[in-house]
Amino acid sequence: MMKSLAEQVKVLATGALQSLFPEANIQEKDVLVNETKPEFKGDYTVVLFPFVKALRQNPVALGNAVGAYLVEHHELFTAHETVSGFLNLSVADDYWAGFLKSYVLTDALKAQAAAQKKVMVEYSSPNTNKPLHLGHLRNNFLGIAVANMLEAAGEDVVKTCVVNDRGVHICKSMIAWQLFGENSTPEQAGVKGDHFVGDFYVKFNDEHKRQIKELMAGGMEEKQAEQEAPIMKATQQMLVDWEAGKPEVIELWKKMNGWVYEGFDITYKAIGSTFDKVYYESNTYLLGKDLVEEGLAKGVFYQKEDGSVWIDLTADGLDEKLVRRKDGTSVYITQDIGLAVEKQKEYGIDESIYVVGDEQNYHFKVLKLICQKLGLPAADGIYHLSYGMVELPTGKMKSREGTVVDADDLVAEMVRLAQEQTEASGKTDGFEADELVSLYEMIGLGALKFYLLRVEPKKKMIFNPEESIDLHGFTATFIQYAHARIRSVLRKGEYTGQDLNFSIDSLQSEERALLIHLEQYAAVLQESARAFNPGALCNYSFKLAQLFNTFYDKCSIAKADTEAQKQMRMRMAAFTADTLKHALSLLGINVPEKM
RNA sequence: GGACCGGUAGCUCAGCUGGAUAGAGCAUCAGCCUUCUAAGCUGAGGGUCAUUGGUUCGAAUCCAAUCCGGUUCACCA
Repeated sequence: MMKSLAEQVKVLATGALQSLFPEANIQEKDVLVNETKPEFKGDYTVVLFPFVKALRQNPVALGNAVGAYLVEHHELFTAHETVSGFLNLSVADDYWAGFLKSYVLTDALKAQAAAQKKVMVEYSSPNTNKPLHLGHLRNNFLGIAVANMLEAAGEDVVKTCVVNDRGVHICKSMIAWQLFGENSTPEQAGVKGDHFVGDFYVKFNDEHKRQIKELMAGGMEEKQAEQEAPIMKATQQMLVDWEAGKPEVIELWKKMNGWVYEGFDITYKAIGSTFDKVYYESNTYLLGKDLVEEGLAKGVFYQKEDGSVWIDLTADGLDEKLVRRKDGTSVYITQDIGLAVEKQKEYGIDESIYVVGDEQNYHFKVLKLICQKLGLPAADGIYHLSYGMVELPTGKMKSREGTVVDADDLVAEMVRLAQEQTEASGKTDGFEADELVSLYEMIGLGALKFYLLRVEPKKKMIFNPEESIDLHGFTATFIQYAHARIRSVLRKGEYTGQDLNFSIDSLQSEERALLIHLEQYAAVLQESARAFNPGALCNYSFKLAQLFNTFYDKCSIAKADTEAQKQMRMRMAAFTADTLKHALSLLGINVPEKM
């Protein structure tokens, strides 16, 4: 099995320490290896401070001894230099020659891959009463990226989506359509289905508010007015009718949800969300009832005098939690437990990742605990990938104040701005019309995805429209541009990937820096996937593009000193392009051949 | 009040299980296109890493306390 270079250095350094100090019992885990800081000579650094005391050695003397041993015994190293307790090692050019000649991206990924597990990633999970907004975009992009990364890291991934298609909020838009819809359809209105339905949800709230005001003017308390408003009463009745399966209600429900799905399909297609399995809450909301009985039998749950069923989680630092109402109906958490079991039954998953906002941290803590206490299979594999809210520079998005950023609008706007900026830069020559369309999509959508993915998931983030449309600096565009430039150079250089007739005499510092970073890709990907953190991949990709740009500026490929050097540089460039393309594809971002 | 999360440059963010003089991008300023795509490159300024104490050879990172901001603790989903 091929190890990353850093791993190899670690293994060899440990071996050297063990050989020199057999009595000290030094283990690999005790040895820290870092990339050498640019201001020092060397590629990788072994930190020796931890051993200085135990070995009773002067740090510099220790470094020199270990360094000399490594250079003498291993061809991998050509030089060493110790600065205080840091042993800086230089990696042999031969290593890089071998790397360039034999490196295969997919093999490197395979070599790093962990034992395959079956992992389900649940994300997106919309309500069918309103269209997707900016917050959903962060969710979708995270879900797509994490699923891709896990798959690339060797896991067997199932992507799923749980659609909240029932409940009182769905009935609200249905009632509003009955009252104000005049039998209209999205087609007639010329509005996308999900927006069409969402508009009626808004209408419900407007009318509800109006009726409350009216009732309060008649002397009623606000709380009571909310319940007593005729439109709310009708909604409650509709929910009862829905649960009873009343045909005309079911028919209306199906019709309106159908409109929403048509709308969602368009959005999902645009942003690249796909699912292997979709669960509908209308099918799953009754799940988990039998588990309540099971929990009672096992003594995990207990019943109060009124018949309601609870679990006591105070010993785990949480509260008492209701799992079944006194009237026998189940609550939110119950169906989630049921669905967790259902997923496990259907797919035999080892891990279940839930991409859900951090306002549900408590809920998922409870869910996992209950599943564990019930002894359900794969309960330990439940993981809540919690992400922070997306806020605007002006503060939180509030539907009441109309500051919610609509997903469709935003995507369209980003693509439009990509077009505007591309045209302004005068780089549209030599493109077919349809090529330009896909280029604008790549740039606009890529910028948006990168912008939302570059922040660590658990942190809340600020969406600054001004900044998000900037196509310079730490952006997907920067990386796409680097990729396009490389492809262009390779086309001109007629790179085939076949000419391996080069050796490496001396590498420029820019070449070494690029190679070192390139080599780290598989390890970075593995670590990012393990941490469910696409942001780490954003950082890596940007750094790689940055290193390439410097290399590109300092080391001409077309005007290389020799043909061999030209071939070598083209190969480095090609690996860079492949790696950038691969990394961005995991983030759900495409790269152009030219731009 | 309890639990959890965040607080790093003017702004947005990196900083892995503690390691060298804390890094990017944006913004500001100064350079670089008769030479492979300038959506690029080079350089400059900009920091009491919220505060205080502790652990140690070494702390932005670990521990404790405090201050600020957020989320949550529904017989809602």
